[in-house]
Amino acid sequence: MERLFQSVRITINDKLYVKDPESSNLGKRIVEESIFMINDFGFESFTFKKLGQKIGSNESSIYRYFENKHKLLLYLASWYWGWLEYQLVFATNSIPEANSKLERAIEIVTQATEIDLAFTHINEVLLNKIVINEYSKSYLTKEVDQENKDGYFVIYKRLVNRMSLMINEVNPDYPYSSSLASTIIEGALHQYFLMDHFSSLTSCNKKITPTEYFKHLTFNTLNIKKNG
Amino acid sequence: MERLFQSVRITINDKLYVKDPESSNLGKRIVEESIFMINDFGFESFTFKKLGQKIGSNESSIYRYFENKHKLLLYLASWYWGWLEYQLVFATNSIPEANSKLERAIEIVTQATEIDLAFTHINEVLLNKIVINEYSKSYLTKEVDQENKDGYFVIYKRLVNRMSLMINEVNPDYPYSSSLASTIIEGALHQYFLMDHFSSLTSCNKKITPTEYFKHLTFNTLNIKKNG
DNA sequence: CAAATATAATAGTATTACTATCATGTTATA
DNA sequence: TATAACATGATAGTAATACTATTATATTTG
Repeated sequence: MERLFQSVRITINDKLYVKDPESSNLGKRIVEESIFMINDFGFESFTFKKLGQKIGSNESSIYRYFENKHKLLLYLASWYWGWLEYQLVFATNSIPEANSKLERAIEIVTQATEIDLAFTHINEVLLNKIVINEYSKSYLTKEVDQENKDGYFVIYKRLVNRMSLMINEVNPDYPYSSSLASTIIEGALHQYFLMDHFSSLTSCNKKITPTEYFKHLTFNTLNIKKNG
Repeated sequence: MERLFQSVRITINDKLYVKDPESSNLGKRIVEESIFMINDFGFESFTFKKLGQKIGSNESSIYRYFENKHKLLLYLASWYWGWLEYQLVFATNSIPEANSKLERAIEIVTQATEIDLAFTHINEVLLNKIVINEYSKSYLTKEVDQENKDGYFVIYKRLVNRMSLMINEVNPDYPYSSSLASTIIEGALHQYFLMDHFSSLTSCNKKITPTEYFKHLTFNTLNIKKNG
């Protein structure tokens, strides 16, 4: 990513943390190392105690940044979706034509993630893997309605809505734009998961990308002839 | 469901249980009550100890049927997918024409679940809710590859493959049949979840069903004109 | 230099997810 | 009907988890 973005910060609901992890070195290391650890061992095996040991800090110090690991996961996911949203807006903003705009948007949300050098303490490629493997767990809970009210999912919802609006621009008569938008975003995560673990359940592989599949799906559903 | 099915049994990988819960009264009550409890309190809060208390049995007795609650979830999910598969095969078997067959198949896997009186100790409606809210957690684990090798997901995979084959029959040139099949099945669960908790992210509601959305999506993607 | 603040160290608690052992009840069969 | 085999129940115990609380020690700031 370009130098321009240097000063961009992803703004996250401040109820998701006790103390802003961006405000100190320790906070950044908590975020940085938690991404590695959740990737390596999975969210279930990940604990604040182990994280403390790895970063040479104390369990109790981590609790001063995040109430619990569930909120840390929500924080990481919000960061990821905020980062994606930024890329989406930046990449599509200057495209006036609705079809091309939507096409670019589908690319952004379904493409394999690349490292963004603007955020040194966050590995976006690993964060994408966390989102693929763990994001569902953040909302498949009994507390989801309260947490939704508290705004823990606003960025994700905004992203889906942006996609939905672009779908509407392409075909204002299409009656399922919200469902199609959520299908693309959630479905892309799922297709990547299947590529890794259930290859017989997906048509995607090294040659056929989820992007290609979702572009075809979208533009055919909207009855638009594309050759992409 | 009809009397014919009385003798039908859903066959589940015997590695998923220590002792077949269908083989005793206690076993059936474990399955029956676990469905209620997981629904009421969510999978995270559900424990064998609490289940034991509820059914007037002992924690240690439950462990003689299931190694742990993860395997119980896999058992319940397998049962659900096996039950759906049975309905799918039964409902589509006699339809010779490919389009109508696929249409019926989409209805089966995306419709709201109804009670099946053939299985008295299993509440299919609640089980469907469990699958919507908890199924992802059964495969979003670090052990997924080993468990896949051990055949814990065979029924689910078979179901997706059946859908995929029906898609192929409708349009042999369509190159993404497996992805579309997995998108429909997983996507339907997701749309139902969104209807309950994130209504702004779905176009489905009391009037527009997930079935309608997925039929439209599928037949337009396959370039088949339908009015359904 | 004192006060405020951040971090570390240690201890403690309730709960979870089991395992192990032994007792009791039930059923099958000789 | 006696006895073995098996199913279930009761109790205890363990290591780990997910915290909370308290106190000590750095570090920063005014």
